[in-house]
Amino acid sequence: MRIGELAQRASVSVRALRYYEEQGLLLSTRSPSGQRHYGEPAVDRVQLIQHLYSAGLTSKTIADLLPCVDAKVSTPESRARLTFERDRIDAQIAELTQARDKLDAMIALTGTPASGCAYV
Amino acid sequence: MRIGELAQRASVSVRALRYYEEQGLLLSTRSPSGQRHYGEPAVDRVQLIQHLYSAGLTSKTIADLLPCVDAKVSTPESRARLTFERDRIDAQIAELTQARDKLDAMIALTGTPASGCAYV
DNA sequence: CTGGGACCTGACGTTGACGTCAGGGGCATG
DNA sequence: CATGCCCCTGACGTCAACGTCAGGTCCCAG
Repeated sequence: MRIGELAQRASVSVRALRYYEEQGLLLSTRSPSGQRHYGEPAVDRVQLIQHLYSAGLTSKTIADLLPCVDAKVSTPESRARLTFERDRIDAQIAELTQARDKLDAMIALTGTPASGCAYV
Repeated sequence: MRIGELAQRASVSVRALRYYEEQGLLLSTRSPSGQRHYGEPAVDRVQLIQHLYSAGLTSKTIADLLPCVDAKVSTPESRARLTFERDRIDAQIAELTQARDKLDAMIALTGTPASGCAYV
């Protein structure tokens, strides 16, 4: 498929896909005229990339780790890195949970009619 | 206390505190020569601001919501906003949890060469 | 009174993941 | 062969939360 279709199917922009390729995260075969073509697995790969981005990994980190996943091999460094990122995400989840509780407290504080609520 | 001490006690940079004031998140009294002075509650307030930032709220959102918390008063809009942000954080936690599980799978896939390698 | 921290106000620099625009080609359809 | 849509490569713009630098002020100890 061409880049437009992949973009639609993976719910990302065409620009993002070109950026992923620029960062070494996504490969494409080129037609003689230079147009990018992708196979079916590209859809899943893009979604994996999106997941890792939304988990707060940078392009460089993803670029370092994806080849290990592709090759299904790991070095001590890549394992340490994966574990490090996993722990970072755990910490971030904890932080978000705490922030959510703070927000709940704010909602309770400002939102209960008993504690003085100004309806407009 | 002056800005340097507040920065230390709240574990943020001096620049960040000036930025918070610029964004309307943090007030200060000024000495005749223009230096900022803060009371004890400023420490907690800065930490609350930090929590909200780390939860992904923007300066503008925080600026909109903090006065409601200060006044312990809410409008239907502010409650909707608080609830919206709370739900957004919940979704983000779910996303992070999913990403963490993906990372765990990657660790399992690449990290145990002895066990069979499943295809993704 | 003199040195040296801590502080002040601009104002430009940084980083990451793209958005967007300019200028030009590819290709199927009428 | 023209038209309309998709594609290409640069390359500059964006946004947020600060970092950093320049040039000047404040204040306390010695």
